[in-house]
Amino acid sequence: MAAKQCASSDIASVERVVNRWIVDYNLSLALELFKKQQFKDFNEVRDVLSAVMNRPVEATSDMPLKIRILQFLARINDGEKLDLGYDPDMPVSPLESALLILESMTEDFVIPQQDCEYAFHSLKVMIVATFIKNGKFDKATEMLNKHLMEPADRVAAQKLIAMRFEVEGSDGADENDEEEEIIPPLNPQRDPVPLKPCKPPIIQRSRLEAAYKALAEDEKTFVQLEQEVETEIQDVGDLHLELPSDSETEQNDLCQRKVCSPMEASPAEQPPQTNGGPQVQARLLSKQHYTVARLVTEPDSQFSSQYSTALEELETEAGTKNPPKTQDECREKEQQCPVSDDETVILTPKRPRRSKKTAGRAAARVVESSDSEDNLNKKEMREETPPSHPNQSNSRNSETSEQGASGLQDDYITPEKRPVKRRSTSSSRKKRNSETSEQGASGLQDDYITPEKRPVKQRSTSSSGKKRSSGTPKQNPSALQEDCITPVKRPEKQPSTAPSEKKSKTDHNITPEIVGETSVTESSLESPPTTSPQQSVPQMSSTPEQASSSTKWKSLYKTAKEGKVTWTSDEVDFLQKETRCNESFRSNSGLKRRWTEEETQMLKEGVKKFGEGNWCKIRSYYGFKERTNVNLKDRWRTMKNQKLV
DNA sequence: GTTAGGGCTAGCT
DNA sequence: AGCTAGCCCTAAC
Repeated sequence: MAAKQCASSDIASVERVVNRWIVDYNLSLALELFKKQQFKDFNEVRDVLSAVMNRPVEATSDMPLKIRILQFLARINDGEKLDLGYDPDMPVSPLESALLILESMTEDFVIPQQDCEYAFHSLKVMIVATFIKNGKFDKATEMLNKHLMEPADRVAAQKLIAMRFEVEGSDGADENDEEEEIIPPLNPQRDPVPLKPCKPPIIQRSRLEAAYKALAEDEKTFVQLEQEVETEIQDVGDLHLELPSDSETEQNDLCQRKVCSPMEASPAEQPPQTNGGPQVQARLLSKQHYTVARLVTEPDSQFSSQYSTALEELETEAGTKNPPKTQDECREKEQQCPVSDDETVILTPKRPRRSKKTAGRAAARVVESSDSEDNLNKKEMREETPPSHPNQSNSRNSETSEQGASGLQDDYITPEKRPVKRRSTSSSRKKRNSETSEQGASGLQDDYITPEKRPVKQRSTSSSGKKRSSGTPKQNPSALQEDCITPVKRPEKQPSTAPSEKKSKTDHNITPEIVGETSVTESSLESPPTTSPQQSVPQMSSTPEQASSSTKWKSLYKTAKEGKVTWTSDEVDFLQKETRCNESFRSNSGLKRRWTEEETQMLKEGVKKFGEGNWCKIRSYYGFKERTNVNLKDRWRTMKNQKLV
């Protein structure tokens, strides 16, 4: 009898360990798939996790964070499906739910503040955008005021409105801007930031822009927000928010810009001749097909500074040659080519240039600090940081080798119990993390990862009955019950995985995705550095560090492109390091950066759009923050030499 | 301030 | 040694 019990105990132990492996693997896989934007696969892996975690799973210290991340991503993935609910008690949208999870993650785990802030803001913006997109303007307003309109924004908004008031008072007769005509005069003293504007879409748009300008100085995501807002508003037939047509004058754009941006109302504002901000943003957005999930995974969204800078700079010039596009145009671009032929600007005639060579330039070459732009180029590239750092949770949970991966109780997400920040609950969760040594990975209740269609309030599957009862020791650590992970309402179509895009993004820029796609296995990653000689790459350079890096990089990439490599750990590390450095290498005069395929593509598009020679515009429009105009010109020259163009 | 075009140089072949 | 990519420099605008 005792032997039987012992045997079953062994089986249970084995199962828990194996299940833990499976969960670990699938969690990693899910993250990877999400990163690769393979959302259909992501959902499938989520299903697998759901099934596995219904079984006993040995928990590890970092499992709570991993599961929390999966929950977070699942909600992001379902972010646009407002009819999905993760919490039967509180009808929050998936993105709101994600926000709550993010809050809890920041409380329970050590996550870099910068990442947190970025994720928070992106999420908040997307919440508002999603509500607007779905016509839930009241909700959008509520979210906007709740999440985005910080006191600073309100001040900025007040300035904006005050300025609008002045503009209307002084220049009102001259204005024929469509938007200005329909925006009712606002009394800045009475209602600087009206909660219930007479024309909600207009006010929301202003607020969005205000919030964007004030908060998201580096937010590319707001570009999408703008596009979605404008598209949606037009879709619902609100003519008031139509963008100015191509025939509208630059003065109209000027007026529009003057009154829309709170930052422009601030002392350190942009030059008054700015225009085209939202339109430019819309065009920027149209360059890629975004999904909510992409906003989280896109490298560009992580490395976020490009487009906002482009916006700031473009405001000075973009609208002159490129009047705002209509929504249809934007949609067309979004669907296909980011730059259509009809919007290509007629090339300006080249100025006649001298043909003589520069004389005495060597003597004139003085040791002079380059301009600020060049200095900027020499700044270290910011590292792309992952949304979270699972290992960082170890410090808090390290003592619980058998502890549950949980700490994610069903109540921690419900707004009733966490009205605003729910900081009070964090300690209890931490305590649970450390105390539930036998609890396993559970604690992730049904409504955490899996949304349900709102009308369906009760779980229909058996898993609802599988909720871990507190009375079952060694209870199933799974927090990811089957219906918890699997949405009740499955997405009918998954966002495009865009494999070609991934593929095209490789020439000079080996991304982590590529590393992941090229047979990087755990074993390879964990293998000792003594790799097989045939996999090593010959070092050909005489300069030990940089040159060898460059050589090795090229060799590795060439081999990788042929798809016949098994990466060794040092190679992977090397590639990751190279990626982090953005393919920089030292020159005698500073840091040189290889042009990535993405940059090259943008340059091509820019030349197509603005014409060769308009490097400043191209740079601004595409946010070549780390490239000077001359860099663009030189690259274009190189491309022409290569007959790439 | 921006652009064109020549020059320079590290790295590669 | 020759080639190339990326950057620098300067005149022209």
